[in-house]
Amino acid sequence: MDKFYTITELTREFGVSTRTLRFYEDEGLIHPERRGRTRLFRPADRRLIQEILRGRRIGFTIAEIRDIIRVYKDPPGEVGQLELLMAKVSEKREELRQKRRDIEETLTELDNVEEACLTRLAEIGVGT
Amino acid sequence: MDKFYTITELTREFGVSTRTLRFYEDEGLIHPERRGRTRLFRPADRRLIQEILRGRRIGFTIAEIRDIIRVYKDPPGEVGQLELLMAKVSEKREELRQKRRDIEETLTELDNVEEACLTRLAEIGVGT
DNA sequence: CAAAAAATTGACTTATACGTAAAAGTCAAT
DNA sequence: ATTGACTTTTACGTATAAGTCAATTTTTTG
Repeated sequence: MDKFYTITELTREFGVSTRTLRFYEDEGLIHPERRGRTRLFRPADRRLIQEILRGRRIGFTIAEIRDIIRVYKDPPGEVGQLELLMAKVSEKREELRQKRRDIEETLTELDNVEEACLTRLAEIGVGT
Repeated sequence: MDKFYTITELTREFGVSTRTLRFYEDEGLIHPERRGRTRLFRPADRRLIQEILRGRRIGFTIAEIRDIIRVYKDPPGEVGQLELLMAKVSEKREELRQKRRDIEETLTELDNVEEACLTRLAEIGVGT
């Protein structure tokens, strides 16, 4: 085994550019190995990229994504740091719940838009 | 009645700056009345702002928000336009559903982070 | 009605998250 | 040894969505 991915394999899989993945490396989110100067992405890197993109889709900034990743690799040792982190987590959770509500409401609204379109289409159809 | 709001009332209510609301006007999202040069926001404007901010929270661009708003004011009259719009609506709906899944997963992940923090705190507490 | 407070405009600046171009380097296959 | 596909670095560019600042009105209040 010891499977690895090239950068373009991953860009194709995830629909992002090479620039994006290199940018994530510059930002310290991923640390692919090197063979010479070429990046080798391991499955672990791949999973990390999935997480990063998920965070991106819901609107987290790079800094926020970095924070979340850091917790997994290296959970803080100081009580103060831990408490700070937990406060941040609570805050993020509230934010996400708000976002979920926003999405529910907007989905309903999209249903209305669609219905309005259908009604309009029917009107036009009848008129001709 | 005929209630209206000043710009600062609304900035306070929604936690945005006056510049932001003026920016939304420049972008054609809202059209508050004027008394002289001063903007008068009607309840309808207020509701519109709520919608705009909701769209913003879930990551819609100004252009997308403008599109959605336009549908309500002035639903397209041509069949082609209507079909295009419905395609867009479907696309947005899929996007929002993906986002909702992302949020669910991230909420679960935040639970894990929190638990890890509590475990770590307990360890530290026991050790001292 | 004068002073203070609030609102307006325009120009400029900022942060985020990449895009793009240039100029080489890498590597497998022919 | 060359081709072609891919990858690298560096550096500057760009779009979005406002924020900041300064100079003026405008409105409100004592």
